[in-house]
Amino acid sequence: MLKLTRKLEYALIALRHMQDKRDTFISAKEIADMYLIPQELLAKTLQQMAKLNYIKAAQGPKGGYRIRKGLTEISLTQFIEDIEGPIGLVDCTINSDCVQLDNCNIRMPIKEINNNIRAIFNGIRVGDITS
Amino acid sequence: MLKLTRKLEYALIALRHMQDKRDTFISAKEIADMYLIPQELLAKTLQQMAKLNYIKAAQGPKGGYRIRKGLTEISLTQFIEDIEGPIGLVDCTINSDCVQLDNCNIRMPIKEINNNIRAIFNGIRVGDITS
DNA sequence: CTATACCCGATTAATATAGTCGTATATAGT
DNA sequence: ACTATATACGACTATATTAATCGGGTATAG
Repeated sequence: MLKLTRKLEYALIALRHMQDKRDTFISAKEIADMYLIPQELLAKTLQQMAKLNYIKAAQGPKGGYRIRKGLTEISLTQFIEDIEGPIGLVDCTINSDCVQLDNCNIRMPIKEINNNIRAIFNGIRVGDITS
Repeated sequence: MLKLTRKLEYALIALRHMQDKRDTFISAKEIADMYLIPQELLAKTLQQMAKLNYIKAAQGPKGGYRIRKGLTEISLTQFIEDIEGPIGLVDCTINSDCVQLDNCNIRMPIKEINNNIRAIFNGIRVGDITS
């Protein structure tokens, strides 16, 4: 409960690694081997980040991924939500298709806690983790 | 991701309800019916809370549960961890039996974020939600 | 004595996450 | 042009976690 997904972990680990070698393209395989991460899964995650313009991809031999400058300024909130969707302690703050919505007596307080959590993540930049 | 479990939601909903009627015993059935919660699951949760001394149980007809005074001063951290176990964004901060532990490059920053989240939950008392 | 309610372990169902596979495309090196 | 290496991507399967149910028990008010 209240855990980050592996995908997110892998993404951060990869970003940190790329940050250290920011001028060369690093292949998914290289990272997967180094950190004992399933290659295919990491590859998908990297592809997703490439789509999001977090990193730049290059195909072919000597290809791989390279971190984009400026990425490190992105907030963790945005990063997490780009990759995994909205952060919410409970579904009703996202969906509001809950049968007990009308009767529920704890929604507002939870919403506030959620805002506090978002505030924390807003205050942290990806660069704070990757460097 | 980063969601509370239903069990925890149900627990909070129930506590809030009991808080409003703190002098009478409320049955699991009554709460389950009112908030459209599966009765058996709620019952288990209430039993767990009774064991934890969060609430007092009474058997037999006219029985049920009654909130204990002072419960509302307990921090959300303690409440959540009593019911669901340790809060940790990643397993390595709890278990440390991860194969990639030695190579992992993001542990410390995540640990800090985790501390921030715990700090939020520490600053919130159960009573802030249930009243 | 019976209906109502808590107690509790075991089991099953549902969901979400994690991981794999197959196929296609791009490209550097030879 | 051919080959090896790499990304791109949808479909699929496996695993783990959470949610819910079931079947037995005990206590007690009326």
